[in-house]
Amino acid sequence: MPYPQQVTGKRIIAAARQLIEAEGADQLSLAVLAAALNVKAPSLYRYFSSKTELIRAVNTSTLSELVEALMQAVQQAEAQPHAQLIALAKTYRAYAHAHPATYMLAFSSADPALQPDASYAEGLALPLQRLIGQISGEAQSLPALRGALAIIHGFTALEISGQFRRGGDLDQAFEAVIDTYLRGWVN
Amino acid sequence: MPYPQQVTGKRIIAAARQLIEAEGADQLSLAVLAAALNVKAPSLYRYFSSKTELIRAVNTSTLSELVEALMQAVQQAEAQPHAQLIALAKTYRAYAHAHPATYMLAFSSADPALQPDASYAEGLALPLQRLIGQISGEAQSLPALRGALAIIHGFTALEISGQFRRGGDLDQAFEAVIDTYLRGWVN
DNA sequence: ACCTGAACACCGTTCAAGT
DNA sequence: ACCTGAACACCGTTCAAGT
Repeated sequence: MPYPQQVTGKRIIAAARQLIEAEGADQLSLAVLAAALNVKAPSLYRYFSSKTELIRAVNTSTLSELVEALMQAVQQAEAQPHAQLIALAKTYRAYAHAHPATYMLAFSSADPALQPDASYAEGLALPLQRLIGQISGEAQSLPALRGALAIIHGFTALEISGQFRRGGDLDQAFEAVIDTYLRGWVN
Repeated sequence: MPYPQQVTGKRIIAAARQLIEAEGADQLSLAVLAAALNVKAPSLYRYFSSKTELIRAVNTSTLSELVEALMQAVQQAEAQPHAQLIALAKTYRAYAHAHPATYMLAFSSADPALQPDASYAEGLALPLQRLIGQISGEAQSLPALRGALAIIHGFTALEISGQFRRGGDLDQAFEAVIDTYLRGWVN
């Protein structure tokens, strides 16, 4: 009797993400991951050509989940661009806090081989640029978008890696900082 | 004849930083590092109790070098807080671009065991908070400082990890974004 | 078709032994 | 005092063999 298929690419990625959040990215070994799927390490090579490829797929999955959450936030929010962008920033930060280890893994690596497939973000980039262009003016919409991403990612990344240890209300600080940045463009 | 001492903690850290910049942080093995110092891997344990400790020391060295550069930038810059902060932001970004791999390693890890010794930054935090307080008002100086760090770190980190691939002048965008953020506090 | 056992080179780490 | 050789458990990866 032949072996029934026990795993799929999706199940591997899901198990990997869970282990990474639970134990940290460095703790993830193929042997442990395979064991979590009731299989042996070499079986994973049927679905991913290397551990690097697997991590890259994990990161792509993280990116697409984040983009998904942001899409919903933009649609549900109010009509004012300013309020819409604040809602989006909060959703972004909430996602990062809910999945800190996979978030940092996906967006804080210098290694190009681990970079998520950026095509999953394409659907969001242009609408977002148009939205922020309503505040900054169209001519400045790309730098304005980059600054917004910088401040949102920077704040959450510094928080997650424990750089904001001097107390204070970080929820409030985050909103104040985003609000301040956006108001800076209104001139 | 006894062995003369061939390595020191400082030399190990310097060699490690060089190898990390040249080959990437994941490529650094103790065997390769030891070979670069004409020594064998077990010798390194006389100076660091584990690879994790060694990386942490590398990160602390990165932090203190960055703080050093920023200290000089603040002193040399003009007297206006706004101009002083722009000069500091540019120095920060320049340092990160000159040492991308060690910069990301030091400031983009979720693992507390790798975090640099924060005491090296203490001399900078309060003067910097006072400086930005001159723009935001004292009551908001901590969130204003955090936002500034977020936008500076976020912009450089996203650049380094290749997230700004749609062209445009990034030097100019960086300055515009910092300037805009600071102007946002003037109200 | 799908999975495993066995093997490989490499890794961090320990420690008794060398000089 | 300082370094090394040898050994350990573990890791990613390959591939012939199993069902």
